[in-house]
Amino acid sequence: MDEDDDLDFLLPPEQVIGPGENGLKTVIEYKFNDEGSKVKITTKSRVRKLASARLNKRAIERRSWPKFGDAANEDAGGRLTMVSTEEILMERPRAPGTKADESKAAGDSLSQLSKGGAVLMVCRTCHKKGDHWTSKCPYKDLAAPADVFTDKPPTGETSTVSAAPGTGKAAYVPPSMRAGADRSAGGSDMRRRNDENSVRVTNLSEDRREPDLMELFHPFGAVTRVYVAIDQKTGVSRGFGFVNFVSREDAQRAINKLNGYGYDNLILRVEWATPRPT
DNA sequence: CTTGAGCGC
Repeated sequence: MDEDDDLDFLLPPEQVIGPGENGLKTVIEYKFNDEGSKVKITTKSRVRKLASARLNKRAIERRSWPKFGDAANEDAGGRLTMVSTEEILMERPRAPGTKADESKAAGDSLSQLSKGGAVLMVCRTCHKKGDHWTSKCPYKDLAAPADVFTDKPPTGETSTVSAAPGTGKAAYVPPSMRAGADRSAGGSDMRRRNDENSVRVTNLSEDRREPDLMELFHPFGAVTRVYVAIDQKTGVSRGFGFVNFVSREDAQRAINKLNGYGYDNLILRVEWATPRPT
């Protein structure tokens, strides 16, 4: 390579015109000749038929349009795209310590995540994938899903004394009596504490709290508890937590799907938790 | 960097 190359930045940018409908492409470039003076080199060429044949008629037609907008004031090869040195501060999904709208903000960022191609939005009511969460299901009021019992029973029917006669209609049905409840655990034997189905979640963003974990894990099955470890002094999350499932199978599916999942630009670790020593 | 809080009569 010549040492003259150093000065090439002084030259006007290369211009490419066409190819238009006729298939002609014109390239105008500038170089320094041996005497060091600037020369203009125009190269005309015919674009291969094959390449233009792939474009539809409208696209080819657009090529003959005159430049408009900002491009009209620029050279054909001019830079309409530029690198900005401006400092852009990344906005957190939610500022730490913000209490209002926690679950709403979590839901928004979740739906954004799933729009980005994640496959984990599986509605428990209608089993549609990638469309909505269970809480947003359009069918959620039409028919109650048989295989889910909510960890927060509907208010009014929750209290043990609420079975007052005369209130009529729907009597409270305990989870164990609901249709489809707890089939996997077997009838009598496995009545031990569900604490065994405990999943440890690490590498959480410090902005994430229990409601976020609930929304993230609930699609996999009934969740009995979510917990996020909080530093008692500062009040900020320590970046890990636990999610307990009724069914071990659901927990395993959550682990399979969510371990390594990108969440708040961190890679989640989701594994079986070792039982806490009491 | 990363495995949880409280317990009183």
